Amino acid sequence: MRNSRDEKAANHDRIVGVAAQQIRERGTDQPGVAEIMRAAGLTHGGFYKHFGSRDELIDEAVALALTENELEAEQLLASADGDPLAAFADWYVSTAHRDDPGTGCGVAALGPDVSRIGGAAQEAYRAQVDRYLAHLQTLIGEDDPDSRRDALLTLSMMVGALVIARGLGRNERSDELLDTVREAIRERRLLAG
Amino acid sequence: MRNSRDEKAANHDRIVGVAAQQIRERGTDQPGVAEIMRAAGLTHGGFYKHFGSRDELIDEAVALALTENELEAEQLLASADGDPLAAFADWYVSTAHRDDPGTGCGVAALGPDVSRIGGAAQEAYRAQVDRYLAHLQTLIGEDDPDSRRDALLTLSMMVGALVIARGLGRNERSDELLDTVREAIRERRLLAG
DNA sequence: TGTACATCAGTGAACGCGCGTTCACTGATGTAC
DNA sequence: TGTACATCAGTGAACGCGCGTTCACTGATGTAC
Repeated sequence: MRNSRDEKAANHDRIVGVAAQQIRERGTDQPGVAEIMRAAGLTHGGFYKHFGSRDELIDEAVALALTENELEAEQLLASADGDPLAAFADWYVSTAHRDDPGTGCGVAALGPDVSRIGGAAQEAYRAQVDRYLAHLQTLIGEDDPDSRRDALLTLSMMVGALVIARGLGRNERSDELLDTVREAIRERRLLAG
Repeated sequence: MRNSRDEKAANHDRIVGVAAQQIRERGTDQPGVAEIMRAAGLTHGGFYKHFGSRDELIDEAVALALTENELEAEQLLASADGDPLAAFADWYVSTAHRDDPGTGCGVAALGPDVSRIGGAAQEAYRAQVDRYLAHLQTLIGEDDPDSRRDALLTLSMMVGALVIARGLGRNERSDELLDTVREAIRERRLLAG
C-alpha cells in the first residue's frame, strides 16, 4: 500500500492544512493526532512517516495558519480600485472573520499559544506581524513619516477587536465592537495628520 | 483529618487562585488537577470535595482571572491626581504586563479560550469587558458624545497590543509596539475632537 | 460545660480511558540491470 | 522496454503513560443532649 511521492506530499499538505485550521479553532493543545489524521482521510499509524512528533506538526501548522491568508490579503491590497485600506478592514474586522477562526488570521487566533510554544512558531509569528505591518504601512502611505506608528496602532486595534469579539461571542455587543473599529479604520480616525 | 469550614473556604480560594494564574499563563487546557492541587499545598484526592469536575474549577478560575485586577484598576483610576488614563495605559500596555500574564488581564489572556468554553466563562468575560468600557468611558469623559466609541477603540488597541506583544516575545519589536500604543493612548491620539 | 456521636475535608492508592507513540505487516512505487 | 528486487507510505493492533475521577480510610470538627 505504498503511495507515490506526489501522493505523500499531497497527504502531508492535507494533514498540515487540517491541523492549521483545527488549532485556530480549538487551540494548539486540543486536536489529537488520530483526529487530525482522520480529518485528512488517513489513519493515525502513518503519522510518523510525516512528522517526528506531534509538536513537529504543530510547528508546521502554526506556520501555515499564519501565512495561509497572505495570498488573499495581497490580492485584496493589490486591487487598487476603491479604497484598499477600507477593503482590508472590511475583511479583517468582520463578523464572518470572528465566526470562522479556522480560516482566519493566526496572529489573533494564536497569540497566547505561540507565546507558550516559542521557537519556530514564534519566529513565524514575528514574520507574519512584519508582513501585516508592511502591508498597512503601504496602505497608509510610506511617505507619511508616521506610517509605521500608525500601522502599529491599526494592527493592534484590529487584532484586539477580533480577540475581544470572539471572547464576547455572537451578540449585539460583539457586533457593535466590530462595527465601531471597522468604521474607525475606514475613516482613518487614528492616522496622524 | 477534617478541616474547619473556614479552612475549607480558604483552601477553596487558594485552589481557584492558583488555577486562575495557571490558565492565564498556560491556557485552560494545560494545568492538571493534581498539579493545581499541589501548587495549592494539597493532594489531588480532595479535589472533588470542592468541585464537581475539572470544568467546574475552570469556570470559577476564568471568572476570578477576569475580575482579580478590578480592585487594583479602580484604585488606579480613583487616584485622580495626575492623569488616570495615562496611568491606566502605563499599567496595561507595559512589558511587565506582557511578561506576567498570570497576574494580568484575563480579557487579553483568555479571549480564544473563553470563546471555546462559552457558558458561565463567557458571561464573566462579557461582564469584565463592560467594566473596562465603563472605566474607560469615565476616563475619556462621559460628557463626550463619542466616549463609548473611543472607549471601544482604546480597549481594542490595548488588548491587541498585549496579545501581539506576547506572541512576539521579549524583544525590541515587541517593546516598540507596546511603547507606541502606550504613547498613543497617553496622547489621546484616537479620541474624537 | 462536658461528653458521645455524626460529619466530612483531606489523604493516597487505584481505576480506566484516551492519548502519543511504536511496530509488524502489506502492497504499490521506485530503481537497477 | 521489461523484469526482479528494494523501498517505504499507509494500516491497524498494541503499548504505556498521564490524566480525570473514584474510593476506603483517617481523624479533627461540628452538633445534640
